[in-house]
Amino acid sequence: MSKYARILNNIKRYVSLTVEEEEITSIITSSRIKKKQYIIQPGFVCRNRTYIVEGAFRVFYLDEDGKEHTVSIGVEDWFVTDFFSYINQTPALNYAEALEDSHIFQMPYEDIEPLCKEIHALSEYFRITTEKAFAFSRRRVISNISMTAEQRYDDYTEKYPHIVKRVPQYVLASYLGMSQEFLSKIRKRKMHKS
Amino acid sequence: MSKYARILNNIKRYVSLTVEEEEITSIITSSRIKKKQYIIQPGFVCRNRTYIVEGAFRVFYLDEDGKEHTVSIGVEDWFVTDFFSYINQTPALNYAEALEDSHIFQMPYEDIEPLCKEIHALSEYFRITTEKAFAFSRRRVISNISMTAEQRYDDYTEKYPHIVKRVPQYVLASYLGMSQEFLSKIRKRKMHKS
DNA sequence: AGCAGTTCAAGTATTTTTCTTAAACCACTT
DNA sequence: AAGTGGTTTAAGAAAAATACTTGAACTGCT
Repeated sequence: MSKYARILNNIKRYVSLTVEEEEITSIITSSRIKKKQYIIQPGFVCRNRTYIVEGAFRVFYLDEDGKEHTVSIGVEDWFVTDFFSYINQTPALNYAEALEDSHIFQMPYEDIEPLCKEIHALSEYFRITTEKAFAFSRRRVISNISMTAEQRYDDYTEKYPHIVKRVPQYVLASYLGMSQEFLSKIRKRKMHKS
Repeated sequence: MSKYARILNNIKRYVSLTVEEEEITSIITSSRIKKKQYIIQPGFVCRNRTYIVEGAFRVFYLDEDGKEHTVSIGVEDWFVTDFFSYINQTPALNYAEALEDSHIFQMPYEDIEPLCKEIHALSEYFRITTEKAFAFSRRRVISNISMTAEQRYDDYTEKYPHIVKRVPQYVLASYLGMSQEFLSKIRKRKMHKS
């Protein structure tokens, strides 16, 4: 079984692969990232699509006041990317930080592009997964403007209980768009009710 | 007073500068690095000479057994570089890790080279500081082969007491070429004697 | 045999990170 | 004017991670 079985299986959930496997794996590099390390930093171009084999990451930006806003959280079998930086190959504005010791696969932009031209299935894979991610982020925007903090928390907890359990509370708060303290209060309220 | 006063003053300890100051500072970028972050990683080219304005770094490599060997430790007014990678502009084999939250100035290889051709004083500065660093590393090699672990510890403690106080013991042990446990025992022995 | 040193494993101490709580405050609704 | 939904600041507690110590068993050398 290939070292890259995990990502190949993921690809095969969306498209079917035959002889292309080797071509695809030839552009992948595998690495291990320790908790707290950044794989993307403001000022540097995001050169890779990064697939999480094991572990968890978040993408966040630091506003002028030094406050962190978590843009996305990803665990196994998700991609972490600063999409704007990646697509335009311009310097990133965000950080991508490992929330746990993690194992990742990376594929560089300059290799993916020609390969997608060549391999239809690969192109399809990225199209579909990107569309999903985009749709997801759209819904998040909506939920942010139309719901109260508590509703956002409930909503997210219901849909992603495993993620809620896994990430530090301040990360979750900055993802859900509220202060850490307020999230702490929401949780306390719930405990007393139940 | 310039934002870059600290490095300019350091340069002026070795050579005299007149009008060149601005040209030099124009290639410097300033950044803040949090404890535990790497500024150099295996596989990536070390593009910069990094001057420590405030904080501390170490350079280490990870052997096949996963053991860390600290190659150098630097504090304020020292440079941290993977020299082999920097000079040849080839991928590094070492990590450079912040041991504290730090403030650094960086000058890229591709800017330094032409500037050294142009500004004699700058060339002199790098020549002298590099020679010092080289001589230092030579002596270290000698001390490593000719002294016992305890002698190396005594020697280093005498010369750099401020560094000994500042870095974690396991870093010092991996720098002095002994196990952490053994260093702990050496220290214990000393305590009882004195 | 004995010294200089290592590895492994378990336990403790210390530091850092994360979470909680309270108080004072702001902006909207009602 | 008062209640709701939220923020900020600051201090303290709890939890987790890191760093250090210790002992035992072992290696290689003289």
